[in-house]
Amino acid sequence: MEMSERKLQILQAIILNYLETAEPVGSRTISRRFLMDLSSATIRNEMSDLEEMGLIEQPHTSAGRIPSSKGYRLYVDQLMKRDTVDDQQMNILMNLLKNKTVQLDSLLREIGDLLSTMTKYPTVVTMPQIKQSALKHLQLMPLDEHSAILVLVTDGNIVRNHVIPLQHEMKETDLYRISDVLNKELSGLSLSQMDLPLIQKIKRDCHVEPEIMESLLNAISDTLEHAKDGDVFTSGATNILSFPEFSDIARARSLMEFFNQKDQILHMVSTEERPVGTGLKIRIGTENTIEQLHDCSIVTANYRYKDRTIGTISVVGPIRMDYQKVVSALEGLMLDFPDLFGKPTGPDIGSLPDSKAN
Amino acid sequence: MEMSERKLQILQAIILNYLETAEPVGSRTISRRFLMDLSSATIRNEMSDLEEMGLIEQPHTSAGRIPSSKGYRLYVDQLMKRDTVDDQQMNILMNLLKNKTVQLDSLLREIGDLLSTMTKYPTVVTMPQIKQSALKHLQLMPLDEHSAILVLVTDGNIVRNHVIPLQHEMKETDLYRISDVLNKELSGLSLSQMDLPLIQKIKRDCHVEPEIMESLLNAISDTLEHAKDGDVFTSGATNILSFPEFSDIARARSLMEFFNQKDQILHMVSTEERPVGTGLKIRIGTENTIEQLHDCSIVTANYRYKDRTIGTISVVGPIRMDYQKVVSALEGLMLDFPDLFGKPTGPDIGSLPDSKAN
DNA sequence: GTTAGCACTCGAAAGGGAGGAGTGCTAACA
DNA sequence: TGTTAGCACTCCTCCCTTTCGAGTGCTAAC
Repeated sequence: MEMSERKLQILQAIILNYLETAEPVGSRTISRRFLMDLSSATIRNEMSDLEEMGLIEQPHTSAGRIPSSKGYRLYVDQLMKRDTVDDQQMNILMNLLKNKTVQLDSLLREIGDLLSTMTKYPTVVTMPQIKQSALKHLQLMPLDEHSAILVLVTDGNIVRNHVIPLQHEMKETDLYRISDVLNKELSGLSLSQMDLPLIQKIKRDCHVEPEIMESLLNAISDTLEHAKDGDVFTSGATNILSFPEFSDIARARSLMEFFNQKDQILHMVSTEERPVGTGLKIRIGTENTIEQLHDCSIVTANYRYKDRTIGTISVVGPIRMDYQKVVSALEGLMLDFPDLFGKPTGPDIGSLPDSKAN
Repeated sequence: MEMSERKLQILQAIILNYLETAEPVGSRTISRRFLMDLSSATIRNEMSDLEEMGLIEQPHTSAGRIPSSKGYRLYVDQLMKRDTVDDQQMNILMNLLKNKTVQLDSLLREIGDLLSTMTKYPTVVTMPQIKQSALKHLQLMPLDEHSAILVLVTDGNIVRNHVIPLQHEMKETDLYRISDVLNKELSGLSLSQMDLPLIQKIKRDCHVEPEIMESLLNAISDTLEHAKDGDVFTSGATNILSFPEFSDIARARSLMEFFNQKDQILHMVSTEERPVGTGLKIRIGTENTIEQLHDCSIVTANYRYKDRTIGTISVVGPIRMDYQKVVSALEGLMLDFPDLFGKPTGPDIGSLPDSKAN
């Protein structure tokens, strides 16, 4: 079967109309709304071809057509154009954001909120894994007789704190002195590199009563061990309740519950690396490995810190989602935060020459 | 109309059955399941009386009865018994919790999660308002040339941190010295007490170059000023999707969106003080001032720190919610965390003598 | 290659009983 | 006087049928 420019136009029209209405699209609708110089009969013939090619499908005999996963795949790979400029609202919010925060984790939260507000789809951000980021600074602070607070500052200015129990009462100055020693020994290392041998070494080098140091270091290494690795932040999850594909409560619930399963989300986004090129990974419907997401599409961007990929930002929507809007929003973000995403290299698969959809 | 023991039993039976089935309860059901020594006709007569008293109502002529708000009010005030012991699962979780954390905010989060797991209803916790809690300790930490991290530890071991910009480069020792001064001046005060005159005073007393101190203190007071006051933590919100009263998507969505409106939640729980006695505030259906909650009931406990009420923990459910389970769970928590809730004084309204519902 | 016309399909919506759960009322009974 | 059996009545729910219409595929003409 030959692919023609006209077929692509029709496919695009179907995708566009189905995005708006969530109803199967008939030949007459296309003839009237998109390609007025062709009769519905002609379009019917073309649609028949498109169906044979597997790009669209018919829910039942006497219904219109809806795009298939393969059809969407073709669309996002070849047909979809980028919105040239992010809209005003986004720019305003973005500027606010840039001036506001320098802590990576809160920045990511705000970006997630922003994306969700912009696109009206839920967003999911996997937070940097604290265990794998390098320690910038460490500080013990007195709390009361039985405990101190350990504050850890890592790459990206992420701050974590933990209350650690003290076996022996310690003076403030002692805590500060130990902090200094630990800083010298540990800064620059990732939390996962702080293993037992290293701790032993510090124990020897540090001129404090051994048993005090012992218990303190144990507490610290405990803390490091249990540092929650891989949090997930979700924003705008309730948006899915406005899509007719989730008017079935069971389906809506299953997806909502997915958003709460942090380990599953982490596993999902980590299984596949992002492709070269646009820097975005798009998973359409059944391309998702997780069954709960077979009715969804996900657009994912990886973010990095110091050239190492450390997490992902995803937009989740129904399969008919507005890929163009989502991709544009994400690419806009990527341009605005080059430190986080690197400059995207742009689409590596050329759009078709003259495909104008309206 | 006289209230009788038997009428109360019937009311209780209706409430119990409606809790299970979410369907109107007929006279025959009660006769078979709850009061087998009475015929359905007798129960019909009593039900007719109960309806006249406004305690139950009929959705339509040929349907059974459902409890009215007034009926539930009578139930929670007079009929409801407490489950004597929290179940095993809860005890296990609770013990885990007690040994785990000493930071008030994470403790509250865990309690919220626990309550939601136990009851299968969503829980909403309003977090302590950091602005109003007393400062325990304060510490400036170096970050890079242009910024430092201000770590604040308040009552309840709540730790907050903020990156603050530095106009002039500062040595680590300087930061520590300033921390010391600030600590001496500020600890014990609530963040809202740290006003401009106080800051001016510190500026004079502190022997650092004035313009450095100036910018630093400005940054700090800025930080204090903008300290987000009143966060809200929600757990188990998706549970509402399992209740038939929210099978209507629009209704479910409206409630889900309510959970995201932090200011509205804060406003709601702060408008009414808790009553003396059990220490729990129960709002049934239209007793809620917020329209989105007219289909819901909320059970709220206040928690305190150093005898000052600083926040609330609420369980939200459909009007037919299992008040007994929820109240027992909350009261169990209150017994287990006397520091947080004070010992509850127990029900101040006596239960009826012999009302056994099964 | 395009289009008008037409028969055909099939889901969605509307109409119409049948069934049944539940009520209120009455009259009889202990 | 309280309790209960019996009965007529109501009205919701379920299911079946019919109707309607949107959309298709095919054919023949342009």
